[in-house]
Amino acid sequence: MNNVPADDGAAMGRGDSAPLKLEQFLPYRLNVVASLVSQALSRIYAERHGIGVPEWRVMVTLGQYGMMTGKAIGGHSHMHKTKVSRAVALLEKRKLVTRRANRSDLRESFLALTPAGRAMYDDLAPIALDFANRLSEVVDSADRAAFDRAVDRLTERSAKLAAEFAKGKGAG
Amino acid sequence: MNNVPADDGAAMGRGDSAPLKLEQFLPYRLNVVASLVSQALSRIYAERHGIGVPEWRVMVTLGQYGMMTGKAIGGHSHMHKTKVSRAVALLEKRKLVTRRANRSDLRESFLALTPAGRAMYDDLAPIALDFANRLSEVVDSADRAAFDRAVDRLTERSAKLAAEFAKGKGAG
DNA sequence: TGACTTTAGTTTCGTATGCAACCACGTCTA
DNA sequence: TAGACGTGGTTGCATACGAAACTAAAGTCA
Repeated sequence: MNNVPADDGAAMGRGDSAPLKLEQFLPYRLNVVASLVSQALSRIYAERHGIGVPEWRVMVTLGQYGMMTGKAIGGHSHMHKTKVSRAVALLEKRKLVTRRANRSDLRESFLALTPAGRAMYDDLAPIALDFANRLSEVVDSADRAAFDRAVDRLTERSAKLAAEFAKGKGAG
Repeated sequence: MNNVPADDGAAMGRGDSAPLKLEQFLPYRLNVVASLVSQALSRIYAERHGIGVPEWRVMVTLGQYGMMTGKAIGGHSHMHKTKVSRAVALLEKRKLVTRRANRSDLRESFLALTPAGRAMYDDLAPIALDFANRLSEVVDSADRAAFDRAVDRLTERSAKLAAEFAKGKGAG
């Protein structure tokens, strides 16, 4: 299960003089911490309820907003529409989510948690919050606000960068 | 290309009263920022040299350490051994990396950048550093140290959590 | 009204991924 | 020296992913 061995230090040669050190490189560090956190958390809901990250995000989004379209879920949870589509399809099959047609726009439909889905959400939400809190605890309380700000700024900026490239196809 | 539309706010109902708000949930936020940053950066080296994240990490690791085994690369770059194996195979095919047998342990071999690989590394490294610096600039300089500390703590802690589950298979 | 365009959502298809099995080699112990 | 066990690395397999094509339904404009 993503079983990455610890660095046994078997590298030879320099590494101190190199200007680009992977372990200090921001994009890399972000990826590592995000994937470790995600892995630890997702194991919880995978074990308890057999769902994955996309399904989890749909559940949380619906738990938070009560009812919304697939498009809105995607926008809110930062997921590609195909991911949303498949996650919703799975949750529907498990009777955790229902689909209700929007009679004034038949392209979309309103999605919401079923009672079973709500029960699952009510089981998971506190556990997830607790997980996040325990995690945050390791960050010095004096650092937390700064950390939050930093994540927000980085998200903003990187979203802009990613979008620019997407539009200009690299020539912008 | 991971074309996630912006949130158009088409959700209906509450969301303010819910105790678990996705957009404030740490694991989610980390995933979003990490994937945006990774996306923005990887587009650079994908366009310039047609490689992906795993190949990039192998290149950087070898660029930094000069020569190491696949196992060491995996440990250092936090990649699964199959990912390393495939990335190295691809880089070898492109003559960016060479493999030299370890005569005292024939299971492993020493990997290193070829001159072409080194040239590519020398092209990419400054660009990547510049990218990371520009990114970091948006973080208030007073917040940077705190942010760095926080990422380190979170990495530490989540690595422990992920490892615990992996060992105890959830029953620990 | 009837073409043209846009949009929500699904499906298809090629690729990436990670686990498990495997292979070749090493190590440890008898 | 032989067998058991461990390790670095590759491969087979099933799954997850996203881009692009597609479907059906709106919107737009003449």
